[in-house]
Amino acid sequence: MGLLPVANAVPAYRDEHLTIDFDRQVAELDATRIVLTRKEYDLLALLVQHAGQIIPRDVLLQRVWGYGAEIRTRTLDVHVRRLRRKLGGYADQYIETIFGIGYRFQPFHAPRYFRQPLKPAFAVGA
Amino acid sequence: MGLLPVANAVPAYRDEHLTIDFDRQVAELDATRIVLTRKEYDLLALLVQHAGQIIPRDVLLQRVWGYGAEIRTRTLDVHVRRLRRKLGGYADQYIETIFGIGYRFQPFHAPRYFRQPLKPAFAVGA
DNA sequence: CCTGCTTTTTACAATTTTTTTACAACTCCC
DNA sequence: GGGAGTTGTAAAAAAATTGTAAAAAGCAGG
Repeated sequence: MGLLPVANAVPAYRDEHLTIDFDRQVAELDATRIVLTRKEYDLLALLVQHAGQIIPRDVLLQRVWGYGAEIRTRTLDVHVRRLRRKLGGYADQYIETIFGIGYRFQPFHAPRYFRQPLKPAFAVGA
Repeated sequence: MGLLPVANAVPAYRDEHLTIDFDRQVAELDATRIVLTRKEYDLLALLVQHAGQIIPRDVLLQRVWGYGAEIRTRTLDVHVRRLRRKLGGYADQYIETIFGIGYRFQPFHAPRYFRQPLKPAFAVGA
C-alpha cells in the first residue's frame, strides 16, 4: 500500500552541521530544519550531490533552470545568496565561489579553494 | 476472542482534539461530531493516514479524485478550505500548506512548518 | 422536473517565490 | 594602481501558487 514515492532511496548527506535528506527533500542545519523553496533546494541538492567538485555556472543554469548558454541572468547569484543566508554562519564554508567558473559545495572540514597562480610567483621580496 | 469480527480494523487516529475512526468513517473534534461529505472525508483520511508527511498535490488529486497530471483544477484547494473551516480554530495547526508542493497533516503537537526569520548570520567561528 | 445537497468551476484577491534591475564590491591581470 | 570583467547585494518587478466567495454543474430522492 505504499503510495507515496519512496522508490529510489538516495543516501542522505550528513556532516557535522548539515544534513540533507534527498528523499524527503529536507535540509537541517544543526538539527534545525531549514525551509528551502524549490529552486533553492534544487540548487543546493545539485551542489551537495557533487560535493568537492566545481560546478560551472552554465552547468548549474542548465541543470536547475534548464537555461541554455545564450541566456544571461543573475538569478543564480541571487539564489546562491539566499542559500548562503539560510546556511547561517557556515555559509562560506560550504558554498565556495570559484571566480570566473562557478561554485563548489564543500563538506564542513574539506580544504578550501585557493586559486593556483599561473606564474610560479617566486618573487619573494615583494 | 471477539464475537463480532471486525473486517479490517484500521486503528483510529486520535489526539488531543481530533479523532478519526477510519472504520466508521467518522470524525470528532473536541468530542463533537463533525459532518464531512464524502470527498472531504476521503481527503482528510488520506492526509491523516500519512500524518507528518508532505503529500504532493498531484498525489492527492490522483488518490482522491483519480485525476491524472494533465488535469488542471482548483477543487483540491476548495476542499482543503472547507476541511479547514470544519476543523475550526485548529485548522492551520492541522493542515499545513507546503507551497509549490502540496499539503501536510500534522498531529496537534507536532512541530510546525514555518520559516524561521533568517537572522543576520552570527559569526560562527569558535 | 423540483428540491436539497455535494462537487466543480470561475474569477479575483492574497501570498509566496523567482527573476530582473541597478549598483557596489571584488578579482584578476596589465 | 587602473580597468575590464565577474560576483555580491538590496530592492523592485514579475511570475507562480494558493485562498476565497460565489456561481454553475451534478446527483440523488421524492
